[in-house]
Amino acid sequence: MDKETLQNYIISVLPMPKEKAHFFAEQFESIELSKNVLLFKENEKCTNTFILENGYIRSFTFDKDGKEVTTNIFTAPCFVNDFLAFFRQQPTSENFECLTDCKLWTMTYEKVQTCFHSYPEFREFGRMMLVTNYSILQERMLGMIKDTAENRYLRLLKRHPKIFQNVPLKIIASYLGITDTSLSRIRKEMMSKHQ
Amino acid sequence: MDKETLQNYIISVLPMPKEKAHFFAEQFESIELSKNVLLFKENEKCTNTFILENGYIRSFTFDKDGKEVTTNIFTAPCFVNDFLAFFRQQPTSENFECLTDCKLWTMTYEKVQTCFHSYPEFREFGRMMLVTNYSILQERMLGMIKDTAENRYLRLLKRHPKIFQNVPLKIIASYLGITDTSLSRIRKEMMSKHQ
DNA sequence: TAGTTTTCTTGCCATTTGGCAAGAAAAAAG
DNA sequence: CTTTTTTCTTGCCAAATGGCAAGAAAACTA
Repeated sequence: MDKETLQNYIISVLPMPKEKAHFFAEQFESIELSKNVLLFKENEKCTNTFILENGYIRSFTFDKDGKEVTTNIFTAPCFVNDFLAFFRQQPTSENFECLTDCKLWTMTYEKVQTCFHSYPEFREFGRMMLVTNYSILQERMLGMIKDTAENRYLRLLKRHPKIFQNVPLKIIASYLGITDTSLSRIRKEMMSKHQ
Repeated sequence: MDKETLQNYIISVLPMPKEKAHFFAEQFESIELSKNVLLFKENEKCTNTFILENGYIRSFTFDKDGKEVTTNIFTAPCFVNDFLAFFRQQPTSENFECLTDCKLWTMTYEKVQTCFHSYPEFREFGRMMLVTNYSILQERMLGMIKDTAENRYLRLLKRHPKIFQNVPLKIIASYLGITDTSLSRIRKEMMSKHQ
């Protein structure tokens, strides 16, 4: 069970001595999940928090017509959680689903609380995650307002090209706020534009 | 200069002894702004954080076509800030504008930092504000996905009926993600439905 | 490899939403 | 109180987006 990657990830989020990071890494447990497995279901309490080491996960909910809408696509390494629901220990309103086989690190809510209490750096690490996720949400919101679907597509392609090799286009389309039909048309448009 | 209201507001956000709340309230400075004044401009650093005691404020940005889009409408009492920009001391990407004459309490970034450093309760108060704002953003996002414009309208009407007496419909429409034309049609529809 | 399922593209048409503009209503200014 | 400005409503038309369905392509299964 190699926690080197996890340790480095922790340091990348919040710079700290290796020993500290190593110690925190030790507090996580390993877990492997297969494609299509659900981490959380809507209306369930989130008992655990996760860090994704390998694979792709998405969160989704349902719109007014009962259609799935992808709210986030998680690319390793990153933390995966509904932070608000987790920290308040309230039911989440989104579903989290493995899009590929996944390797994760996990910690229970109780253990997180214990660590928060005992280690200021861990508290700071938690705050960092909160701010980062808040920031992602805000950027997404502003992107939806300020950008066309085409630009959102281009930005995602630039930032996370690997998603396009591992996640079906209909899920990406949904994440971009359009239908797979429209995304297909945008891609076609762009092909003809750029020769 | 009566800080009773501010003190009570602080307690409502984070329960604490009156003396503590009183002390924190003392750290804020009073400020009054007229209708149409801008608190922050896009791309400016946020040097201060604010608590709105009286009045209405909105935040807005511009969409792909250069049209204003209202991202939030603040109803007193509440804190008003781009928290991410403030805590990172980075330029904000939104504008904040008084929709009415406003009475606010304010504190500089430096003072906030000093208080964070010296008082755990103040730190907790700050964390509370962060979580609350994160939560508002998330709800707004999910609302945009899961609800029709009509439902968003009804919800706002129920939650903050006073906004409708103090803020022009075109701004409310923009906040709901539609044009004033569409909002007008929705209102007409509803009139005929509910006799 | 052959068969089955899922994903992706595309055409056709319906629906939704927005732009514009004109007039009514309300609010603000003088 | 009158004038001016802003806000709100409404009709007409254009543009964007989506639904549906069929076929092509790719991925998975046996």
